[in-house]
Amino acid sequence: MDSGRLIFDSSSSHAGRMIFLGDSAFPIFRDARSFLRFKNGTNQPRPFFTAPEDLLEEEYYDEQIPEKKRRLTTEQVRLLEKSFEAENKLEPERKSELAKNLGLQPRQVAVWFQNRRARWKTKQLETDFDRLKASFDSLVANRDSLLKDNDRLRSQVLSLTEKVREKERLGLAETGGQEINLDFPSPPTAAPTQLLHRRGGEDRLSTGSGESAILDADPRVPLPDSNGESSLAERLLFADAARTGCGMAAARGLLKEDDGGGSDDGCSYLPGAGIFEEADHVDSWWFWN
DNA sequence: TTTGCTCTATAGTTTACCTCA
DNA sequence: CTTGAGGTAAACTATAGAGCA
Repeated sequence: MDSGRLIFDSSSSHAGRMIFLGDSAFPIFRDARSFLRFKNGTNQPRPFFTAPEDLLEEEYYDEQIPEKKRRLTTEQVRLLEKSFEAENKLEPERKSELAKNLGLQPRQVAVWFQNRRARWKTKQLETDFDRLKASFDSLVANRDSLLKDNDRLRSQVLSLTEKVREKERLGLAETGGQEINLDFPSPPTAAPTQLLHRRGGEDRLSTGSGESAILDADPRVPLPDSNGESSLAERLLFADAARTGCGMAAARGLLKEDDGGGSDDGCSYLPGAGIFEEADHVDSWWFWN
């Protein structure tokens, strides 16, 4: 800032800093008051609020410095705060009234309210941010918990599927193809309806026990043949294929021995790679619906 | 309906002052 | 004691919208 012949820099102090213009050197002052202190050789900090006995000196400063910024007194601020609390917008009448009561210019009152609203808004934003962050953190924790639950249930499904296949192999060998009664445990925590996809209220494929979360899930899965020839494992695979929308052809192939090419939608139907190993797909459909 | 004026709002910036290391 | 950095309040600028003649 260049004020006439004087150079001010509010971020600086006069001591030790000079600006060189041609052959002349000029000190840089932080503000006008720094200059006056420098000029008078009294580089002492001045108290912010002036005592009455210092008034003459204060008037001297007022004369020397046309524009000055004065902090509002605590009483002025208290009354302004009180008024702001009642209403943060300022009608012309109230502005004049306040200015008169506080010994301020109406413009000062208006500016104070403008700045006060800005401060209030900043504070409000901070508060809102904290609240939203707490809410977000809570949701993340909840999501993590659900993911863990899903992982555990998924492992359980894999294990049960293996058991089904094993028992089926043994059972078919011993019973000559008759369906055997499997002992499915109840799902440990989450209700099946939360984890499985249902359409309509009616279960069209059921183990009869009503306890199988896996088989009671999807109405698109066809009922077994009347003679009960479709095995439990096949029905499991079919049910999953129907849910994922992936591998229906393969599942049908498994049941009906048709072409079974496994060419739809890039899904893998390799015998050794079960439907459950389509991890991403399964996660996004089976476990999240 | 359009235009110009006034007032007030917000957002962003500058200035002056204070505190503290 | 002095200095500089950083924080904050007061004041300013630019811009936009509402109300009114």
